[in-house]
Amino acid sequence: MTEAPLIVPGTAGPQGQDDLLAGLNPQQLEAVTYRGPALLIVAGAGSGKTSVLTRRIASLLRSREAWPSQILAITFTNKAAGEMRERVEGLIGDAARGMWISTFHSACVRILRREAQQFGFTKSFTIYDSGDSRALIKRLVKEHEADAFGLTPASVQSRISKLKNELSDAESYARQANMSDPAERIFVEVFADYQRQLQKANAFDFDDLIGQTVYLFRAFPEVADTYRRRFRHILVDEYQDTNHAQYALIHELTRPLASSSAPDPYASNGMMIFEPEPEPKNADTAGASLTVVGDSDQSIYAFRGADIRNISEFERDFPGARVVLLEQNYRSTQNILSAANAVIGNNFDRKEKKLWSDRGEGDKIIGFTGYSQHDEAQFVADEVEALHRAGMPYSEMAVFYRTNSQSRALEEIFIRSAVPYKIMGGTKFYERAEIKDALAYLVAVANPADEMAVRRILNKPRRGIGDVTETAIARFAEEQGITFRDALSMPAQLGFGPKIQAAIAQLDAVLTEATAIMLPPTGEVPAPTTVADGLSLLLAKSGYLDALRASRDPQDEARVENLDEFVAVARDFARNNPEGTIVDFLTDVALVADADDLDDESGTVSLMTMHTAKGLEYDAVFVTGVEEDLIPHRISAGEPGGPQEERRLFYVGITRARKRLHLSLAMTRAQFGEVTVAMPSRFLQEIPVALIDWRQSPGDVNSRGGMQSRALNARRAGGFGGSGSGSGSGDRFGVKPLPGRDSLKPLSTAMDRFPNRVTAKVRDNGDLELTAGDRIRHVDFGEGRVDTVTGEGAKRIAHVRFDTAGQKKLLIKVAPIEKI
DNA sequence: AGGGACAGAGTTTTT
DNA sequence: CTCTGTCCCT
Repeated sequence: MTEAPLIVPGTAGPQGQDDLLAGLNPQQLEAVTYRGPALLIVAGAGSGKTSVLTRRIASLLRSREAWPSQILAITFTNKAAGEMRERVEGLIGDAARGMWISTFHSACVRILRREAQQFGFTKSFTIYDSGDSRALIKRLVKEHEADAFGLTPASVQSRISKLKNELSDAESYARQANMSDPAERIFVEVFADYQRQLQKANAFDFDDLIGQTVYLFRAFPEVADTYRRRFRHILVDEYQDTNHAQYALIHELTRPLASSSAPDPYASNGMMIFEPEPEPKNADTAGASLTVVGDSDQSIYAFRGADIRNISEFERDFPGARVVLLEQNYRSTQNILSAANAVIGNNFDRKEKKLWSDRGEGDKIIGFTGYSQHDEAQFVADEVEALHRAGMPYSEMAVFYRTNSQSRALEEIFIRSAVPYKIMGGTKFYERAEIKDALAYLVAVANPADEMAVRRILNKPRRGIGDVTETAIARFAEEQGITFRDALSMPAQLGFGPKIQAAIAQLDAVLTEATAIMLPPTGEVPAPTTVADGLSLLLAKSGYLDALRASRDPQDEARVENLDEFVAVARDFARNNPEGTIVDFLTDVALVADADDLDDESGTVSLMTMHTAKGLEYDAVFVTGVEEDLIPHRISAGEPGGPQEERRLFYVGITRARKRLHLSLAMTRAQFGEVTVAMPSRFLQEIPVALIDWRQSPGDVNSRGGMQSRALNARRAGGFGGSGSGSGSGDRFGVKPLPGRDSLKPLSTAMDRFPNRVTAKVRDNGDLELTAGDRIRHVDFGEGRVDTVTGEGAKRIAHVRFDTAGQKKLLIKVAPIEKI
């Protein structure tokens, strides 16, 4: 952490900012220092945009053009927000405190919590993630019997989301829809009902967070003015990924004040003394200054409503806007950039932009074609090991794929090869049933109006309360005009048997007790550990944990561990937010994606989708599954602009690499138990041949006698890190070349003999003892000699030098090996 | 009410 | 293949 130089008022100005401007190229310099109402920074991949953005903020603060509280910086992910805050603090220290640096969603939640009571919500509203809305929509689809008209929960959810991103609601949609179509009519009904249910539950879904904030600003201009007065400098990162609602939000915030007569709470704090504007009065009511940063070549979220026109028509939207182009790339070698440029050049409707680098040509891109996804994964694992032996830390390597399901094969091989890895944003911790249950308990306390949450925990753990009872409670609540939650507090009046009455009374008691802890009635300050304590209490006294512990299902053991972890998360939260309430905690959980808190633990390879990869960079990058129907994904083919978006996604993937880029694919891929033949992606052909060094090209694999040429290839390849870099000896499957077959047939014949799955059952070698010098036999790699054994217990790792397959690391417990 | 067996469906990206 | 939903039996 660098100390910020002290700023003496009056000495502000360019001369006080030398360190902020040092080392910038002319375009970056202008991006940092330009002052005006609107600035668009077109920042190519790796062009130092985060640096520019943070220095621009630091510069505004250092020169006293703005107070921290007047700055609103919006990023796409919480991780990016955290990084930006850290870097600004690194530049100017504590002076950065009080800025809003957050995602669209967090910023809107902050605003909505403060203003919710203006329009029929309370400040403890729940945030529904997509799983929650799906559950609600599913129920409504059933209730309205919408499935009879071909509406599925998934389709309804995505349509509603799209409409909300366009700031449309059920009513406005109905006006322009073809209401003579019964399917349309019922959709509108479901949409309207969905919105009613949200309101009744005192809840917002993800899209509402943005949309309702816009609505709030439009319906209550004086509320909007408060924020317009406050935020004088608004900066938006990844502008190409904004959707219409987000665009409208920015527009609302940068509008001139609606009523200039209102008192200005910030006018008295003395900042005007340093305000360089010649006419302070004007500056006071004029719109905030807006800076947006983006790159239309990296727009990859059109599928969820991102509108590329927001950036391409920025100059029209904000007349007089200055545009700065950053084209020098400081990240990658020229070979990688040339490939990226060549690929993205095939998108026709883009503004020409050519990234260049002065880092030299660098290594060639390495290509590899495996027979199966596991073969491909083995190549990645081997290459990772080779790079690691050559001195590259695991944390500097990343493996990308198009779809989450592709991570399986990689994981299996990585485990077997003892490669330390971490999956970023994979199966979500917060989507696990037990965590959702625990969350529902918390929501039931924090926001009793949220009927979904209360219903969810009603019979978890099993209390003998079934469908019939649940419906009866709901009907009772409706008749009495009370909430579902309140109905639980009068079990005697519900008219159930004594057993069920007791169960309900018990649940009610637990919730009441937890409420007393977590939401103390008086204004007293709750203890910092209140959330964690309340959560533990809920899980213990509800019997949830006991039920899991009593279960014989081995999975339930893991669930208990997950819940322990969740309690730890709550304690962690308390440590970081001593004054944090249960509502703060729930907000955090709802808005913090797993990808965000899974910080790079040094010493592990990162696995993630190409979408998750945006904004990150690594020394070595492996883009896997470079096949037709995967990237570009087959679903994209039908969508307008789909293939182009896929190309941008691929472009994002390859531009993450600093020094080494690997592109790999598999000739066959097993999905849903079916083995399909894959074709190389069209994007591969868009890269000049000279840039790729194929360890094994699609031709090698596809042509007659593929096995043999592969074996030759592997031996010939040598390459970085020595002979182990190939993927094992070609004859490991015991398949002889098949002369005389045409180029398509041999593959399918050979295919059934390739393991498309690693042995499904978990192998357990138990206490197999190995020491240096032992000879072993491996199912795939043949015979070899143990060099050393490291690690302990279940994590013992044998470092083996195979006679033909080179060096490997093997997790002794699970590797398919035997001592000989 | 709850558990087990079976059938069917869905498989893109995520704040 | 794997997850969900449904049906049927206890």
